[in-house]
Amino acid sequence: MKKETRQEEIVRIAARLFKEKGYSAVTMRDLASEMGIKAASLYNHINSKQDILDMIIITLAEAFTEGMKQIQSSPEDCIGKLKQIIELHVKLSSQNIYGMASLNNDWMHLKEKRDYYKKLRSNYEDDFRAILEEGIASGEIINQNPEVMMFSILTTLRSLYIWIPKKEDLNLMEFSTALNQILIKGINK
Amino acid sequence: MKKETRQEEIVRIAARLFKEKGYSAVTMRDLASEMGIKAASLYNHINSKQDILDMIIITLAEAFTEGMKQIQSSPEDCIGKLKQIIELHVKLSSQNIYGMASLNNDWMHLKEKRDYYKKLRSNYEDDFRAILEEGIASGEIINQNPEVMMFSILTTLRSLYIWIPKKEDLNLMEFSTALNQILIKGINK
DNA sequence: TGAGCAAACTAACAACTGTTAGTTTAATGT
DNA sequence: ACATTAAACTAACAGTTGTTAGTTTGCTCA
Repeated sequence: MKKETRQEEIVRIAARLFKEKGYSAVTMRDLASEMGIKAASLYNHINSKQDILDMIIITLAEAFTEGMKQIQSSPEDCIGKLKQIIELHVKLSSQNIYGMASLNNDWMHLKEKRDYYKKLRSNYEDDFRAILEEGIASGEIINQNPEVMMFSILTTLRSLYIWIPKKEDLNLMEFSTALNQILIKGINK
Repeated sequence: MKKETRQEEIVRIAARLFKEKGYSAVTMRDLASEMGIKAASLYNHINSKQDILDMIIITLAEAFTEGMKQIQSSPEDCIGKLKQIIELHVKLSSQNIYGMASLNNDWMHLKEKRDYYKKLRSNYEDDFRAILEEGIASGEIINQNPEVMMFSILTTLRSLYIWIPKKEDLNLMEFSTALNQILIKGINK
């Protein structure tokens, strides 16, 4: 486990502030103050405020893309793949609670990287939808609108970062299992 | 149908801009330009930028509170009440797509009204949770963690504003029914 | 016609924004 | 002991922010 660089520390603290107030409301002076230094000193380690946001969001978006690639190539059936997707979201969200907030709420403040991000996201959704459609075709899952199913599951998974920190005693594996039960099998007896 | 006041028009346009860029990133000059006037002129109709946000969020939060009160006093069983909750969210979200974005993403920029908003929200969640617990007790719904169930359903419902505008041909009643099926009964056969 | 008034305007403000240039500090390795 | 260097500092910039004060415009109705 190699030591965190000063730049990584800045990005980590920035992500926390971005989660609390949003990218636009966080000033470089806020960030510097949280680091215990002056705003100008930040620029010894990063190029711009924009760069910080880019790093937070793109790193995470690529991690989701990579995770989806692995799931696609797994031998599991559709329900099994959905379970893996849930586990992927629980894992990445719990490892990067603050970054997930930027990913969800501040992606529109990307500039050059914005189109790239949107491409990654829409590819991810296409892959997700394809898994559902495959499940419908094979009779594994109900013949409902796959768009609405994906919407329902994906918005829940994208909001995990809000809930995970509230449950300090949360067992991630148990949480993942409960989510799987609820999202796949529903809640009624 | 009485005509919209100039103030209501400003609040409506502001909500749209807040959805696109977030409260902090929208300037009074942006808003004025969208209204076709100068920034200073806005102040003939509103007291402050803060006031606009307050109006958008509190109006909606109170509408949800009111809706929940009605559902509580209905004679339906637990599953029936959940169905009504889904319909409430579909209705309020589709009527106020832009405001829902502020409610979800910009409530932290409230000032004096922030505690009031948080109170409304936590009361709403308490009422929601009580319905689920009642359903568990009566055996209507599965004996899973009610917190996780509520989280899953509520985050989906809170994100409706993202999806509704994408489906221009969306039939709200059909959408509501599909959501009900998926959230309550799950997606597997 | 002209008084009243809602709603626009211009001009300006003090504070705050991201960022730069140049300088000082303190620890490191030779 | 000294040169190097990472990382802090001070000072300043040009542009943007929400907002106020005072003025002008143009419609409504007596």
